[in-house]
Amino acid sequence: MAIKERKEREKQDMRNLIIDSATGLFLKLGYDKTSIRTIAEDIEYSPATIYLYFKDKDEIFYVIHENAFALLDKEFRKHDVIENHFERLAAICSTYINFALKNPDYYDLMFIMRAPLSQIACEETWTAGNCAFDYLLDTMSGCVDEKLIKGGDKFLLAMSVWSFGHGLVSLYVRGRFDVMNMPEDVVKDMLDKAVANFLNNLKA
Amino acid sequence: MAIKERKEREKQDMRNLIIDSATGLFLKLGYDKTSIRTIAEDIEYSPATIYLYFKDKDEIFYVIHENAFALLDKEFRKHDVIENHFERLAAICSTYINFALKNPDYYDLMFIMRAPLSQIACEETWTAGNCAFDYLLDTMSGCVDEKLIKGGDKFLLAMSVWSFGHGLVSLYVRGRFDVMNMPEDVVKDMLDKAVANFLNNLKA
DNA sequence: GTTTTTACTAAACAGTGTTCATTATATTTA
DNA sequence: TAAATATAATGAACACTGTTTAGTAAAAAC
Repeated sequence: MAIKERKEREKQDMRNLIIDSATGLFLKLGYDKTSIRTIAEDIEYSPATIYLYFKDKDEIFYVIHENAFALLDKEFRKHDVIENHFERLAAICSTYINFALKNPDYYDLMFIMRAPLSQIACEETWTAGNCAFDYLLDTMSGCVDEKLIKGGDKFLLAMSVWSFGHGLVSLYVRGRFDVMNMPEDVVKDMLDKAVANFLNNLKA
Repeated sequence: MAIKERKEREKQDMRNLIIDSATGLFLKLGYDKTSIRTIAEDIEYSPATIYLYFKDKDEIFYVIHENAFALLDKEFRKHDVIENHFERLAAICSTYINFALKNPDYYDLMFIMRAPLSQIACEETWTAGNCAFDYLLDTMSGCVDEKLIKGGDKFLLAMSVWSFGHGLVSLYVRGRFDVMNMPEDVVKDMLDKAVANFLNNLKA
């Protein structure tokens, strides 16, 4: 009976090996250049072997996508110590922006790319993403309850904050600002200023 | 000498033929399934011929991307008749959101995809995009001058409005809302409500 | 020790963007 | 008008991609 367990363990090890390799290649070379064949060569297995552990490329990137969300969520929860909910909201925003700027490839996978979506559709619930969003939602709930903020629909408010942050960084990450006549550092400065203004306008 | 002009005309006709075909296929089948070979088959030419008129696939989609911006810009300028700048700003936002929902593929190409960016980098200025953004900037300028709005940095304000709108529709278009426990129609409703709230909070 | 199951892979399929030598056509020159 | 030149178009290939399948080698079960 112990053999079955060992086999299960080996199967998981192989999955981890693939994910680790894929993650490394993805962060180094980007999504497009991280092909099944590149991963296979990296782990010194045949490309076909990968399909014994993952149903397709999307599933691999779904796992990476989940790990990235866990990372973001972890950074979010560090703000548990901030008791004032509005201040915590501001901290969450700041963390979100910085996460995107520091990990543009992860951010892409989490919020922009279509790749992991097909897999998300297969799962009953989008655990990873909901977890991080729930933290924003809880914080927003605190803001609303304590009347620190204008408006009473915490869902709408959370969606708005998320959208604003996402709009800023996704336009930035996908180069829609540098294509205009705005210098790099000015734009980066504006990200913070924009968020500060946005939150200030939200204040009750 | 007239032959040279006719040749030039024929060259332009061929370019238009390719762009028209590519645009139709793109709107019908999406970006990925619009391959050079698909376009070639559609216009009844060999795939290699396309490379006599466009340097690569990106250049084709850059032209489509430019046309899409001209379309959005045209819709924007319809609001010239609205004299109150804040009301015009609201109209621009509404038009932006509706454009994205009606033309998700165009929107993708304009604000999310990387495909046309390599070409944008080649051009001196991003004419198409700047034109539409300038209209927002001018309207915002009016709002600031007439003190209809909080804050004085029109550039920061325009960037904020754009980012907020983009955040909402890009999360929507790329399926980041329907992946959560939010029903489709509720989300669509929230888009309008969110913009309304956002603009309201901006009011002086 | 034989049979069965599992793990793996070479090779192929169908597709992609792109390049290049070659052919067919049109224009210019003698 | 006939030969020479310039232009336009293409078939075939290159180097990739994700994915499937038939076949082989090793491990486990009997």
